[in-house]
Amino acid sequence: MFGGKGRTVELDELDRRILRELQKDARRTNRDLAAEVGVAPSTSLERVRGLRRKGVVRGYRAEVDLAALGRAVQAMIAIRIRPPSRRNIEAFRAWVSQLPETVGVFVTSGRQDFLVHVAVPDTDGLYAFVIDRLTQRPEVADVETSVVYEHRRTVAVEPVRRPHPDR
Amino acid sequence: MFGGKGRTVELDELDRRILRELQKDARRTNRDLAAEVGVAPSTSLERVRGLRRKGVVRGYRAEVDLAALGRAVQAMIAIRIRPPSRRNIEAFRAWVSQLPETVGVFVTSGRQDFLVHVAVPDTDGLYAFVIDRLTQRPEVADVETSVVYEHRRTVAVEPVRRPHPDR
DNA sequence: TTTGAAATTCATTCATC
DNA sequence: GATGAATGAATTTCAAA
Repeated sequence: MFGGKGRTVELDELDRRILRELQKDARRTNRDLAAEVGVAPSTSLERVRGLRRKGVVRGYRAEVDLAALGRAVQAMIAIRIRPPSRRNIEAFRAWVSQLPETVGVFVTSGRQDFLVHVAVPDTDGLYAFVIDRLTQRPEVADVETSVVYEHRRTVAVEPVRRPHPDR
Repeated sequence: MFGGKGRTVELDELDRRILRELQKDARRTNRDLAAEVGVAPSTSLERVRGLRRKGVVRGYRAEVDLAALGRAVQAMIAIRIRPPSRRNIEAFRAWVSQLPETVGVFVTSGRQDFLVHVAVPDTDGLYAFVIDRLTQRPEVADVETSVVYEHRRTVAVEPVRRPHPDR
């Protein structure tokens, strides 16, 4: 497998520290990063490239403030698709993913088939999304809206702790 | 308000294009960015700083592949807190946010009080999270687990379109 | 793999527009 | 506000260990 979505990648302590720093601030200079983790800049550069090549790091993204973009109201919308055929699921996913209100899409098991995370200017915008946009789709059988009061993402996801590193 | 979580920030076309690029790749060189959007490097540098200063850009993060970190199984766990007092909500939020399995937390209205996004090695890890960890907390009244088959985040969130930009 | 030093590219400042 | 030229920093390469 080549850098795509693959299996678990073994990371040593240096990789893990670098990964932690890049999740906190992806734009730290390589010099700073090297100083922080205690290696030469050329070494940290090589490790960062390795993390990217192995697919551990998928990319570097600016995190935006949704309220600053005029999207102060967030919601998670649980959606049930009937029938939940591959055709219907894939069509809905493609459609909902590219709506401007959508900021994230979870395809799930359970009560709903989708959890759609949206960000809109106000509650009117939310209501309009639900009753104007979603109801356009015949495969949408049920919708349940939860307003998101707060959303926090984990700053730095850690690799799972292995009891005995192989070798 | 100073850069914190504030009101909508007015952005012109140049800001919007820069914001789009930084969401796609936060580590493009300023020179590249400037060339892409058609201005001098000193200009794009000034704009990028402005976006940061105004709080539109909250930071720059490396996006990791959860499966590569040994966390191939994701779930969204809907949790109901009883009684849903401020004390209980805040205590639970603080506790769940710092668990290693947690990658995101939504505080919501609706059927549940929390949607907790977790990433674990396998279904055993998921089951253990639910029956060992969550049930430790007396305020957790109900739990409903949805396995996440797929999670896609919107690449670049756009500012809401204003009909008539104020001057 | 890691390193330090050389070579190259980039960020940043600031006088000018 | 935007620009470009000058300067100071950083990235990147690579031969050596």
